[in-house]
Amino acid sequence: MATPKKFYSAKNYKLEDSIGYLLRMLTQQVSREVEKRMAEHGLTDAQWKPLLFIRQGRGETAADLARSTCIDTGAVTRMLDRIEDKGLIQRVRSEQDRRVVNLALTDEGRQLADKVVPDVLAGVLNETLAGFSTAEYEQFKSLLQRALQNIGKLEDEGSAS
Amino acid sequence: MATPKKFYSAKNYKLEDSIGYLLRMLTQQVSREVEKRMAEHGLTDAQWKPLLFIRQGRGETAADLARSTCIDTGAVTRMLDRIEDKGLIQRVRSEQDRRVVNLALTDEGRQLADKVVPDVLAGVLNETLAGFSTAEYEQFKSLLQRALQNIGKLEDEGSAS
DNA sequence: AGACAACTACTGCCTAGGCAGTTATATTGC
DNA sequence: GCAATATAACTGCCTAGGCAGTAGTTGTCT
Repeated sequence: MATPKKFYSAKNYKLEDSIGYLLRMLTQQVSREVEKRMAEHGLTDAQWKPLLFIRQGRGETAADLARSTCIDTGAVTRMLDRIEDKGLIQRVRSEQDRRVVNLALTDEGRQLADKVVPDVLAGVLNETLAGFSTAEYEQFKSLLQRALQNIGKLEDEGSAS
Repeated sequence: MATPKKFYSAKNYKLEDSIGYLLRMLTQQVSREVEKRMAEHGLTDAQWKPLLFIRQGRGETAADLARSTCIDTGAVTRMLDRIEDKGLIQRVRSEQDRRVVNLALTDEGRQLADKVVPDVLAGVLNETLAGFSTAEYEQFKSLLQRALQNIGKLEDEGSAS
């Protein structure tokens, strides 16, 4: 593969007009806005994730959830502790495989996952994309996906040594 | 201001094709790649930030740095503790204003800020943007900037109550 | 059957950021 | 000049994720 076009060089690297800077800032601001709105419902920005994933069947167990969300299994264990304390999930030891603990939403957890979480996320995203045409929206998605694919390939190469 | 076009609705919110999801994933992956490459030089993904900002005159003091990077002043204090322990910066109490502590890079810190950091960041970004045309690159930046402006306005409204 | 590998949940220990204070210093307003 | 206010750095206490290691359980291979 030929060396790709170089948008940045180490010599004159300026933070302000770097894609990385914009990307970080945007993610940070969106997170903060979500955090603020979730707080009214007793949730943090990080806690809606497990709820939604469990609800969608992509987090049957802790290990499953860790894989789905790309989060460390240790971090997942502690996150589940916190949202279990809040009464949003229940842990049930599996009978088939006594290593695994099956995750289930409580009524309150399911309500949050079904109503509050999608509402807040959709709201923040719509406001973030205010003034975007449908074409611009699609292109934005496409550019993000392509960048994600590029960085994903790096991961693969790194692990395949 | 009329209600903007709605790209998402709470009813049928799907994680996978959400801009928010893509944004988070991309930022996460880029961070991890940067983290991996910085590690060879004894730095973490978070630690290059203060070095670069101090070098560029946007972090003369801790408070200054906190404002520039949009990071909590408490977090900045502790971050400075860590990179001071590594011998990358020095803290010098100001004579003019005895509240403030002026920040200065050590030789090692300056070397990292001047060579290693820009090199790694430019490298990761170039590979992330592999295959992008100049037009696509510019549009990507423009879309990110517009989204950032939208979310910034929300912040302002929230605080001006 | 028994050794071994693989997997699950979990536990320390680390970095990292947010929020609510505290103390010392500087600025202001009267 | 002095009290009120603002600011700088810092400190607990919280959430949160990464890495390395542990105990218990399951599957595999001979």
